[in-house]
Amino acid sequence: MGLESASDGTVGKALDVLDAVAGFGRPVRFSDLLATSTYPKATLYRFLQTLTHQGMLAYDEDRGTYAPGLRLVRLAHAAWSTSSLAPIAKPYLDELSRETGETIHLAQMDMGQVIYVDKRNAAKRVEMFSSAGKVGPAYCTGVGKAMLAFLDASALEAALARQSFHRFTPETLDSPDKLKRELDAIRSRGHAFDREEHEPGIICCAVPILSRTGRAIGALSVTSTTARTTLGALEAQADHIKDIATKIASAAEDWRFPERQ
Amino acid sequence: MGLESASDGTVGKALDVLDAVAGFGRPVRFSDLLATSTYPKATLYRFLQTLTHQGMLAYDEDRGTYAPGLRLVRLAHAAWSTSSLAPIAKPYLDELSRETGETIHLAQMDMGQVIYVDKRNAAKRVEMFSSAGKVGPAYCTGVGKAMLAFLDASALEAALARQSFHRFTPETLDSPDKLKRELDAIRSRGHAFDREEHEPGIICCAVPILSRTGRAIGALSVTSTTARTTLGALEAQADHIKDIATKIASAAEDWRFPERQ
DNA sequence: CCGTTTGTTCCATTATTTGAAACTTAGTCT
DNA sequence: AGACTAAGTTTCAAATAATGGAACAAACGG
Repeated sequence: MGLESASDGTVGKALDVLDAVAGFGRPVRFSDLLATSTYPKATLYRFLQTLTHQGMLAYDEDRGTYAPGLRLVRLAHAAWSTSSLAPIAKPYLDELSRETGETIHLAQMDMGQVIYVDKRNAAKRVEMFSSAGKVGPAYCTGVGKAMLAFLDASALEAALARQSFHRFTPETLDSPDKLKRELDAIRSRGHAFDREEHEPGIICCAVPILSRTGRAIGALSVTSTTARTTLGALEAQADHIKDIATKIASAAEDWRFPERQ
Repeated sequence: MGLESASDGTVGKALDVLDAVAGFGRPVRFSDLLATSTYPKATLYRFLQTLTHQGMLAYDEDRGTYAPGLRLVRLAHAAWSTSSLAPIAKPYLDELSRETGETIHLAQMDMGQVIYVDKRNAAKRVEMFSSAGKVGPAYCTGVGKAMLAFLDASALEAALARQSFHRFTPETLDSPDKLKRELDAIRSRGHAFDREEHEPGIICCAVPILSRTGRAIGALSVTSTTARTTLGALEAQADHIKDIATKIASAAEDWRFPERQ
């Protein structure tokens, strides 16, 4: 990992390093990074210095470790409130949550991966970043497949190239071909299922949030467990979820930021 | 704005541009940025291209606007869960929230600014990023002053240089000198107040979260309104808040990430 | 249809990044 | 202690990438 896109100059490389640090999910030492990095020692070292000095990374002097820095949290707040669907979709998620009583996910796609931008939990309430910002695979989640099915050709190809097709459960679709057939079905049906493809016992029904031009700008899902319900029962709600998705879509298209003062 | 730290090369400049976009708080056109930027047209243009290609910015084709991208949300999730106090402090915030029934803030300092990393609201519950990641001024908030008072000399100087001393209310401390005297008082008292310095009617009592070496690694506050309570009543809780802050501090110092598999 | 604003591309000059190797600690073993 | 090893930091000439003035294109407005 780390050889993502060393194509746009120094900045791209530095961001690669940032991703590498974030990818560990824990504070890392210089040598940990060096071992997985394609960059030579001195180069990696300089990037870490720069990123740390910029607040994108935080360096723990006592432990000699790097971790993603708080400047990212600040920037993400701006990203979340400006370019995610979450602020717009909030009232609709609340509504859907009240009606179904199930777990609701609002997701968007970034670099072929699913990013959960908001969530309503069946039992306990929201848990901040522990849900927003979380990423998941696209090829084996309801929201992921719903979005893939309504991507344009080039975006789909780019996204497919980034799928790992790791087999999480016996149900996981583990090849591009199987997935493509599934996407055809989703496209004609208008909604996607997760048939325990990511986690055993977890099922969901997801619908894309479509722009006026028919492209997926996000997805909305109702998730439950095989212990509590069935796919059929979830599908019975599909039309209603679609209605809400449509409302979110048009709210998003109508939305204009206040003109400059 | 934007001339923050064009000192570590191309990467620093690119991140400056990223900050500039985020700073607008709404999608911006190229010309909006150009007007506030110190960089020439072509240079700015290339940075925007690079950042967009990297997913740090999102470009809206229809409207021709740039906004912070979702990749930031993904990275911030890593930052929040790895280097913020929030995951560690969570149970303690819950406790304090239950006991006081008031609004609780958990904050950290970044580049002389306060970043709220978690929150418990008196009335309604947490609202995701709308609280986490939010930034505020240090010189006129309880948490900000509590942290400033327990920064080491060089960090304090750097932080002071970044304060705007804008006068939000008649109570706002509007000069470094007034602030320094206040910080002395806070240091000897062990806790800070917000005497309607940021928003009229809003008061709080804040305590620093101190590392073993006595440096502030964060701050914790209980906020209320002049309509509901008084500074005196809030101060009565100061010792208890300090206890909780101490618990969070030691939990943070004991915390070790699981060793590499 | 022409002037204007806004956004995009070119390319020779200039400044920055690059990375092998040397160096400095800090840690371990005998 | 002393010799060996691993981890992190600095150096510097060569290689590469960034710079920005100016020319170009596209969209707009009357």
